[in-house]
Parts: sequence; structure tokens; C-alpha cells
Amino acid sequence: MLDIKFIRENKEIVQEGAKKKFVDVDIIKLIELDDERLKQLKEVEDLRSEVNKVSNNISRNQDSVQKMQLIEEMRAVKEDIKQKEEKLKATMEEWQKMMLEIPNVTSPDVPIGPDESGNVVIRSWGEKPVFDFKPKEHYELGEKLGIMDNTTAAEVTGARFTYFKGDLVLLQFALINYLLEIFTNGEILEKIVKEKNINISSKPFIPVIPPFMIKPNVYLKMARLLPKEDKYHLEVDDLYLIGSAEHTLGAMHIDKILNEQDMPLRYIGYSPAFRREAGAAGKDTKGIIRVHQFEKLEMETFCLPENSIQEQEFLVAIQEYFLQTLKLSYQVVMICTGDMGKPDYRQIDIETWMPGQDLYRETHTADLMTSFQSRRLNTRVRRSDGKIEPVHMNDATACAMGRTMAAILENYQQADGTIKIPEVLRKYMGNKEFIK
RNA sequence: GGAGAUGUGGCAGAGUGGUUGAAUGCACCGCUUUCGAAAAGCGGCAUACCGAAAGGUAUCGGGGGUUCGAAUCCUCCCAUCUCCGCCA
Repeated sequence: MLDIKFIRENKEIVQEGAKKKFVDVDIIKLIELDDERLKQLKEVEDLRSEVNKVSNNISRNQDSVQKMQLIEEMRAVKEDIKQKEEKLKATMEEWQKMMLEIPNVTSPDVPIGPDESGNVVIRSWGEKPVFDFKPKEHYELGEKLGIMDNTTAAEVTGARFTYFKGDLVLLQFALINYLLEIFTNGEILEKIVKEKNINISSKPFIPVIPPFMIKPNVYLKMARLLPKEDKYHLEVDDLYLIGSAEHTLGAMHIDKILNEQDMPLRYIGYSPAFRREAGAAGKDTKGIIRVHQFEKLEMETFCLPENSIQEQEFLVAIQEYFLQTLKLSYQVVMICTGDMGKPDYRQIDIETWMPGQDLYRETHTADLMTSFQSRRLNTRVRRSDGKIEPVHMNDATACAMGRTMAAILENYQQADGTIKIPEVLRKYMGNKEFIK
């Protein structure tokens, strides 16, 4: 949610920003509605003020006749307040609905475009591997090696589910262990900061296993509840299964004021992600690229507004470090206005090369939300001069297990269908060299 | 799931219908003192919204209600703690 004051002072920017994201909102109408809201608010507050003042007098007044008269008067005023409050409530509801529809403004360096065709590759890294045989897709490799079983999962649970077995499971835990080491090791992070020449703290991340379910109102404050069709809902308890660790990590400081000296606050959260993939019928039906349940390590950070772009660059730098040490080729993509999320100020994706599919596939994303979520979550920071303002929030994939393992299988496949294990992961897999 | 208790500012903790937005202590900030520090003394210190300001409105877990007036009374919900039950 944007600040109504900001909207009032920057009508054109907000209207233009919505247009760029192809969101249909009428800022002029919103401001008219806000005028009405303020007018009604003033009326109600003035009446309340009168009641408060008179009530105070009543307590001091000794004359019981006068007392009774004042009480009568206040009864009438109370009726008036009740009516005006109802009007105000109706106005507020309409106002809130409109406010929720206003998307975040975008960074000046975000390309303008209607959909993914407008995204811009800003750099790429690594060589695509060359095979002297036709590389297979990850699911062919996985099924043949007996480490992936979609068929049984479909019978037991349904389409877009899978069983991971044997070395694939070990590979996933190797990735987790490898990543947690990176995220909690100040020296590695310091090295990444220096190499990328980013002007930011190298403070390590705090590992978190957050709740995997979330209340609807908190989900809404994270600006991630909608569209509901894509979320799993537990009706009896009115809870949603999270679609990312972001959802419960980002809400960790709900209704709290953080201290400037504790910034940045960085978390690396591990959780499953549950997604109904409601709008994805027929897309990526094979393999594990698009499934209803996958595990993920997710970065979520809180920082001072003036550092948030640098923070995002840092998170992307960590993602790149991860892929580089795995020797996976990738490209970094600046997402355009029409393809980015409503809460995003700036979105950067990383697409990793998948030789079996002969395509770059999205494995990472980094979202800078500025204060769009924190304003609704009521997560603020007290500056050293005592001023209080909303914090900025960044969210970024550390590793989506399924897609990353798919990339490893396809990139590290051998002619005989076995998989060479990336060197950095071997020590977490009993120094094994191959999956066979 | 059953029984009981509790929920007040950054923390601790008063407050059971009327200048209580909230005593007191700790923490924190500023000043005095000091070469500096400690100690002591003085002052400041919740948040949001409206307002140019003066000031106003709201908030004592959350919603609803009673009342001229609610932290205080009623009601529903939520959370925490203790005991019992169940359970990895």
C-alpha cells in the first residue's frame, strides 16, 4: 500500500506508475474520495470532542438539574455521531478498497513493457555446456535413475506432485547445507560485497524455519493473498498454506518498531511453497519445473530506505555467487513494468540454462518492495534522530530446490545418463562423485 | 480438547466508572558536575491520523456493546501461562 500523502503529492507519478503496470486505477477519483473521507472524519471528531468536553464538565458539576440537562443534550449528539460514523465507515471501506488496488511505483531503471517480452537481459555468465550427445530433460534423467517418481505421486496425490528419492534427496540437503554456510558466514558475504563493489554491510543472515501457514489478514498485509485462487486454504481453521517463506518471514516484525542500529535485518528462511498453479493449465506439465509443492530457501531483509537498492543488488550478487560456484550458466533479467508484481518497485530475475530443454528457465527472483508491504504490516524503524518511518523490505530466492536440481541434472548429465555431482556439494554427499 | 489464571508504554509494574494517555522503577536521550568516566541532580521520552499552529481524535490483546463519560462494566474472539488429556 502506498501512503495516501505520497499519492496526494505525486498524483501524476502514481497514475503513470499504475498505467505502466497496466493496472486500471483512477487517482483523481481516489483523491476526491479522500477529500470526502477527511471531511467526514473532521465532522465526527469535532462532535466527539464536544462530548468529551461536556462529559468532563458533568463530572465536576454539582448542580444536578444542570447535570441532567447536559446528559440529555449529549444523548442527542451521540445519535448524530452514530449516523455520521456509519457514513464514514462506508466511505472508509470504499477508500480502502481503492488503496489496495494502487500498485507500487517503479524504479527509474525499470524497463517499460507490456509483458515478459519487455524484460531486458542485463548480463549473463558462464558457458553453456557442450555435449557430444543429445542432452535429456531432467525428468527423463531422474526417472531413469530412480530418484524421481511423478507417476506414483500422480496416483497418490495428483498431477504436479512428485516423489524425490535416494541421491536426489541427498542432493537437496547438500544444497541446503551449502547455502546455509554461505548465508551465515560473514567472510564469504564480505567477499561478495567487495567483489561486486556494493556499498553495504556484510552482516550475516539469521536462519529461520517459519510457520508454513498464515492468517488471511496478515497474508493481505503482505500483499500476497490475491489472487486467492492460487492459494491453498484450510477452511476449518481459516488459514492459508504459504506460497513462499517470504509470506511468514516478511511478517516477522508486524506492528513493531525496529532500531536503526539493528539494520539491516537479514533472514534466510527454509520452507515448502504451496501453489495451486491455477492459471497454469497445460504449462510445464512434465517434470518438476512447475509443481504444487516444493522446498525453498528464501532471503528476506529489512533495511533503511536509502540502502534498499544496494541491498537488492547484494541479494542478486549472492544468487550469482551461488550459481557461479555451481558452475551453472545463467542470465540476469531486469523485469519490465508489465511483468512485475504490484508490490514491486524493482524486480530482477535470474534464469538458469537448462540444456535438456534448450532454454533459460527462471530459478531466482529478487523483489524490492520499498515500503509497500511494511506500511500495511506496520513495521517501522526508529532513526537515530528519533524519527520513525516504514522500513524497506527485500525478498529474494536463495534456492528453489526443484528447479535448481533440475538445472543440475540437465547440466551435469553424462552420456550414460548418470549425473556428475557439482564439486562444492560433494562434501555434503559423502564425497560421492556421481549419481548413478 | 477440559479446568483455572493472565494480557497496560522498549522492559518491569500501579491503576476497578469522571482532569488516567495512563503512577512508579529500569532502560534510553539532553544538560549540570568532571581532565574524562562513574555517581548524583535537573529536564525529556508511546503511536497513528487531522491541523499552518494552538490544539483535536483514536488506541491499555482484538471486535462488538452498556454509559453523558470505559484501561476499569457486559459480550464474543485471540494469545500466553499452570494443571489434566492427547501427541512427534
